[in-house]
Amino acid sequence: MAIAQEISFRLEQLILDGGLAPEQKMPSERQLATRLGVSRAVIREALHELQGRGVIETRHGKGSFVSRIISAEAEASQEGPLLQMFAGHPRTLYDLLEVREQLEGQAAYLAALRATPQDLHKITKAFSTLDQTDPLSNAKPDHLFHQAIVEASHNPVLVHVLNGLKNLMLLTVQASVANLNPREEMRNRITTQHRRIYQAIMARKPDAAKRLATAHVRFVHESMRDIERQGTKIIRVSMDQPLTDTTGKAHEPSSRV
Amino acid sequence: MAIAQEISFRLEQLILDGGLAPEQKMPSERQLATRLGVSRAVIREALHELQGRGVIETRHGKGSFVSRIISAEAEASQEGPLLQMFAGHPRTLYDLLEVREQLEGQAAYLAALRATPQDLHKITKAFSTLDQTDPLSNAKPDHLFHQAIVEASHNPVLVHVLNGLKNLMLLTVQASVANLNPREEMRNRITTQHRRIYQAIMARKPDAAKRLATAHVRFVHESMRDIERQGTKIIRVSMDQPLTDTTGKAHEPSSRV
DNA sequence: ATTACCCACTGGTCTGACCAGTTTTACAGT
DNA sequence: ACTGTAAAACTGGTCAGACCAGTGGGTAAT
Repeated sequence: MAIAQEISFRLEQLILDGGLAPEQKMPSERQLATRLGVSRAVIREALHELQGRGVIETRHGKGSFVSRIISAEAEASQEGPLLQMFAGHPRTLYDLLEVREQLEGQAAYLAALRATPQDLHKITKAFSTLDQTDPLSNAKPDHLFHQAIVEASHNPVLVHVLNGLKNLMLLTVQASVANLNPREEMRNRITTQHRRIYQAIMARKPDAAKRLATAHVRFVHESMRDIERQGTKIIRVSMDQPLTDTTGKAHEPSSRV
Repeated sequence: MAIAQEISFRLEQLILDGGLAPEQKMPSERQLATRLGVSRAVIREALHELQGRGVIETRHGKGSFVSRIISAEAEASQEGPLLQMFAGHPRTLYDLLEVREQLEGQAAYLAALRATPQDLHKITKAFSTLDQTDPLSNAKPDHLFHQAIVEASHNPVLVHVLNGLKNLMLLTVQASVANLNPREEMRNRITTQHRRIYQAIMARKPDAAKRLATAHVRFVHESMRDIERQGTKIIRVSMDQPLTDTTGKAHEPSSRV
């Protein structure tokens, strides 16, 4: 609940992590609304919250900008021109996956090593709600599954970094699951991969878990690249595409009169 | 202009003037909208602004309430919530290294794969200024060497993440070099590791580069843990030192190894 | 080349609807 | 009368689509 809160929180994280540099222009309200799949009103409320907190400044007709002061402390020695092309650039998605490949592997490794019984229970729970034949819109369960594993690594830094990447991913593309799931064969292979990762962690086999998790992300990575190469455009949420609801039942957009 | 701003301002004045006592319930959004002659959306934006500033709290189905602790230190407790958790926590250092282990490996892998002649030149240059028998304070060359490799990976996301970790590391510990370098044997082994990584990248051997880089970080990791276990305390940067502090030369940052 | 205008952006506001919690009210059964 | 519970009548949360108001780039007329 409290979508606006969550969004303001995420955006702040993104800024603090350096995903959005100071003085940089944020995406427009309409873009954010579309990308994040919420109404513009919610975006505006979230932005006002950040505004009240002094994180951003808004100029009529121009846009919203990250305040100079806020990130001054977050990134003492910020060498700017490295990370400006992030938003929306296709390559960023693959760069992201390249990094995730490593981190998810490490997370699985550590999880198999350190998970407490509670962690294992959480992972099991997330895993069980993963297979529900629900064709589209199991993006959320998928994410929860990975999230549970990452948290079981008991490495706060790892959690934090991967969370930051997730946020960046949200701004970049509404991707993987929406693209891969529709293809039956893909879905089966991914399901199998998930199961093997799950089993490796439950069996406390760190090296196997790491290998499988790494391979999983790499598989997704390569699959998306193949799809794109074949001409089938990756589904990107854009303004002209009213979002055919890939995220499922968070809120049914339906029967509006 | 900026009706929402004006309203949030007026409401805050009202609260500060005692018109609304702490813990007291504010008028409902619909009431405010009617009384002030604006739409409810504007009211909501104004309230979110106050919310972000910590002036009010809102509870679904109940209403908005004046916060107990108004303004005053509302901004004092507003600093980086995530950094605070990390800094000073001893374990964080090891968590950090655990993550770096993966990312440096990946960076070396990609560098061996993608480095342009210019990249190689930069790496070579950084590598050559690395060995100058200068016992202490070669933290900077060390950092430049790693930095050159990371940038040669041509993955902006990777660069960004590792840069963020470096900043975090600065807050955590002034570590590795200061701790490890004094020990002659350590220094030799580290130098050897550096040379091998360098050679692997120059020879375009991605897998070797990755393995060596990972092993390198792990070696540092384990060495520090051993040192700490022996009772020799790791040199840590005190927390009371504000990070915006620009005392200049005292900064011997770049705790890379 | 300069100017003026138009159009495509951006944020700002409005309306009216529906969803989701919370509290009150009112009516049924005892 | 008393009590329970169900139905209103609140509250904030979200949505959709519209229109107004600044901003800036491009283009046609000068």
